Amino acid sequence: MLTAKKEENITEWYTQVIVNSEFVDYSAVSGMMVYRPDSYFAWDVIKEATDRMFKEVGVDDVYFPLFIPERFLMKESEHVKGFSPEVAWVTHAGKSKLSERLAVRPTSETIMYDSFSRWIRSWRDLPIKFNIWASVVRWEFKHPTPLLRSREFLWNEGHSAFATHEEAETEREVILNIYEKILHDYLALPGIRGKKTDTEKFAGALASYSIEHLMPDGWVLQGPDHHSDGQNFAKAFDIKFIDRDGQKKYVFQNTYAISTRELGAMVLTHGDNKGLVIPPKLARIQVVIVPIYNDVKKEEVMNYSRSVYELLKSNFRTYLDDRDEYSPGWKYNEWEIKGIPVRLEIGQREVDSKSVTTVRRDTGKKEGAKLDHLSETLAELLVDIHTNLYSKALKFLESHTFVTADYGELKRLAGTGIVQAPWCGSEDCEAKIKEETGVKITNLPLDAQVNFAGQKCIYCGKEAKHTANFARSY
RNA sequence: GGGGCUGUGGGGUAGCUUGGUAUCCUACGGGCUUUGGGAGUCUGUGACCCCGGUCCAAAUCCGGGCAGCCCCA
Repeated sequence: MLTAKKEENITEWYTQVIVNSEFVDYSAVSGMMVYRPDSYFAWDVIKEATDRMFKEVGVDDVYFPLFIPERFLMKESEHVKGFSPEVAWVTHAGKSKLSERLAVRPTSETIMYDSFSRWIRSWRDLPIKFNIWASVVRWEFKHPTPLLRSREFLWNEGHSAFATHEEAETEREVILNIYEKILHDYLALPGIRGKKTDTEKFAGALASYSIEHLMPDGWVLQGPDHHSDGQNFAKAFDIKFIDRDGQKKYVFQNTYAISTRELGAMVLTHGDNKGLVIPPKLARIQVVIVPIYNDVKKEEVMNYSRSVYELLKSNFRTYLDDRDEYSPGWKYNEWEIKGIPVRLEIGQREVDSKSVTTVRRDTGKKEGAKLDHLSETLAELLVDIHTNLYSKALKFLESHTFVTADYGELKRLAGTGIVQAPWCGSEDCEAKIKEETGVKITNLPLDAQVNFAGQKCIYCGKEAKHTANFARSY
């Protein structure tokens, strides 16, 4: 049972919905959470689909150690600065102290690049396109929230090395396209692609690009990202190759990631006051059958329900809820809080008419469906649910994206959505705006509604170089 | 980073001011009964966040710790 309303108190609603639906749970370790079957299944689908697309573009999976020697982490100064406050350290093995502290990886650049420096010798070794599926630990001191800000989370870490800057730059589009496809096709989430500002970019990168999600409370959540690391790490880890011209050169590197945070975005975006709404492709159970019977008619209804289950089970992830101890109404509520996309109600009426009653989770709409082409009906229904979830989310994003060049207007709109405004590019203006309004630049959108370049910065009035997206950020 | 609030069976709570047998709902086990939107009934299991202090006596008062939540930056 949910007591909080999504539109009234979204943080309380979020906690209730993820825990009461048995999607995830808190654990005994502060800030660290448990993925229960439904959430892990959803992540697994995302992971498999992403991995397949990575492989299509020539990315190979590898695995590197969980622990990173302290001296590696210290090699790239910006990187150290960015991560050191949040690093968890292993200092002992049993009772004996280790000769060197080992970091629990907050990200794997340093341990991977130490290997890269030995593996890369000539231009023939390039490009290298590796990926690791792993968990990382960042000891957040800000309020941890399951899925959205956990001290351990699961992600992919793509790491590539190229001979030239130009070649490295072409990867960004490829990877962000893959991420966008995953968001669209699996999570039913729209996003805004853009470049991060220097203050917001990845520690050690030259440039970061991200896909940002707008949540129903008007705050923005950062999604997948791609970083151009240039030669910063190559220089710190001495990753050189002999080029065609015989010269020794440093490689150009990129990194990119999508994480379990997306599941948090999915919950916040699609969920309602009845519970989770899981997009069909991510649902561990896509179709649940609830038989409705009384003592006299039980066998007939159950037999019919079983035959429907047999009919569907090879095409859909189907579950027959034959628990005798719960009433149908109780079951409806249970499957609704868990966000199962489609429920089939089967009672005497359905048996008599050789049909089922379908109930879709996203709209609650009930319809009759004949048995002869039930699989086709359900396949269409699942696609329709997915499409509906995406278009609702897109509509929200579009109706909460504002354009203004007026600072008073920005202040007034702060926290209600995304505000596109002209920005001169100075960190000072960026910081002042954040201080005065609470919104920061989530990214510089690649397809802004209005191109403000050449106009006046919304804060200082000097010439604007960019159109920036301002929003409250998770 | 700053301020505030709260920790009681699995979940939600009453009790705390004024120290003395811990309340109710829900969930869970068993029985009967019921089944088209969270049924009913009988019965059972199960809790005072941790450490220390005050006291004849601490869920209650005091100190510290840990955890969760809210607001501000």
